[in-house]
Amino acid sequence: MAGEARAEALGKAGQLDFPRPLTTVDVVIFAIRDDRLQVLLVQRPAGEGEPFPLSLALPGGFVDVAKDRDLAACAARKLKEKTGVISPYLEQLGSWGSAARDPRGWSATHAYFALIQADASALTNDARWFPIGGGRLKEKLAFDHGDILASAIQRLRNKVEYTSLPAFLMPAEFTLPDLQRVYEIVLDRSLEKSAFRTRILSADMIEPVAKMRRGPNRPAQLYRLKKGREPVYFVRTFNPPV
Amino acid sequence: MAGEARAEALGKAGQLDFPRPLTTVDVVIFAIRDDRLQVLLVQRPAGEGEPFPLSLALPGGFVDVAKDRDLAACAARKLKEKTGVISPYLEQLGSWGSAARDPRGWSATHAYFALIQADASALTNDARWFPIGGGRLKEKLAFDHGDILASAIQRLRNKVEYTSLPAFLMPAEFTLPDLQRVYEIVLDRSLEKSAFRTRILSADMIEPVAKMRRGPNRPAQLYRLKKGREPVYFVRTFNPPV
DNA sequence: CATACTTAGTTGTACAGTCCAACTTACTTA
DNA sequence: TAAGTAAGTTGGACTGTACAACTAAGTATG
Repeated sequence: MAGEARAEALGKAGQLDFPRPLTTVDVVIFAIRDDRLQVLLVQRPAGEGEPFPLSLALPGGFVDVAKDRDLAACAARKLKEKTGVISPYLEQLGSWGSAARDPRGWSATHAYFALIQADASALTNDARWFPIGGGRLKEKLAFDHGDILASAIQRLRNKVEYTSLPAFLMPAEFTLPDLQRVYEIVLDRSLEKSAFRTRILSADMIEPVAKMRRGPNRPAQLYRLKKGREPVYFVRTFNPPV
Repeated sequence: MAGEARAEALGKAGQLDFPRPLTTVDVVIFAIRDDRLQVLLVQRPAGEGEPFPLSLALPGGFVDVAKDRDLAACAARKLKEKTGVISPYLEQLGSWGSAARDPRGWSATHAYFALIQADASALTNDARWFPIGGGRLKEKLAFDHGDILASAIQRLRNKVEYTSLPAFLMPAEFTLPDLQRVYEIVLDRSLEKSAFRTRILSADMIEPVAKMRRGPNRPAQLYRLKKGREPVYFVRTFNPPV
């Protein structure tokens, strides 16, 4: 209990002048670009006393007790600052705190993950997209951001098995094969076409628009997300790979 | 990014002397007692300057940067202090942070939830079990602990639909109807017997012991958890109620 | 202008697992 | 011995996926 811990730490009731951990918020921002799942990273500054100078890191930083009403607002602010995106899918991922993760002292970060549509964003100069998977990215990140990123990918993959989360990675209008492709990119395995269609269409989450996508072959029906953008939860996962 | 936010807050590079939020850890501890899901709560102290004096609250308190290597260790310490239990199921639930949740200032708590077996615990004097559901508990809790508790219950119910989490609430040996009853208590609805048995037995998570539970009627096979106590994830939820 | 090619979308059969309900089994108690 | 109760099994209806073959609608090619 708070009172007790304070007494433990200090032996002085009614005061709060014991050491406090640093408090930060970091955001794992995903988008689909070039048919791959990509994550937005920034380069750390090189100033004196800066930990991990010039390393890649997740966008984030200290909570500003004057500016940020709460953690979600802080995460949304960081997302907006880096991408210009205002209202995407933003979910809390977890928190990481220890004595060792930041050389400046005991620190705890509150991690969020966001799904945005890459084309709808206007990046700041210091931010760049990096594809997931090929790049041996994990080891290159500052702090424990490699762990956080790995955790975000795992959470995303996991939820994609039984939710409509990929819909938030799509442009305003898309076809069912487009959507299936995004599922397959995130899951890194192919899905069965007819079962996929049955599932998505019976979930009542998208509606056809009066247009077709035309290409070098048979045109495809375009859809858009229905209003009320909460993700849909299915009662089954896609059957796992053999 | 950290360096930037610091500059924002301070305009003074290489220093960390801007205001830091309070950092706490709280633990939602669940157990089955008297055929009900119950949660462990403590009473807040009455000292001067104490917020929410004598209110009920989740066990928890400030991170002790000298004692706690990381957040999970801090949560495990609080769990141990209140219950004597050392190695239960302990999962991070999320974090809650805002300017308003604690009258002493901007604060963020890292919430964990634990599943333990009630009989295996030795409570401290200030801690008591409270049943979930009937008690209009939410409004009585200090801080935003009502929200945190509600969130923990939701997460637990949700996961029980497709995982073996209730196994961690069971004593060392139990019967399949015992386990089914715990699922039903948590989910607050009845499950179908044969489907339940098929699912649990084919999950390869429990093994029979060479004993039967005897009672006033047909004896039941006793089981225990298999080694390697990770929870099992099913590919389907129990079918939701009509 | 027919034919091949490609992708969109449908159909049908097999299969897995739940739901529902009836059934058998094994024990205690009257 | 019969009644009662909970453990555990069985079988048919139903839902949704897997797999595979099919039809549909367009472009490109000769």
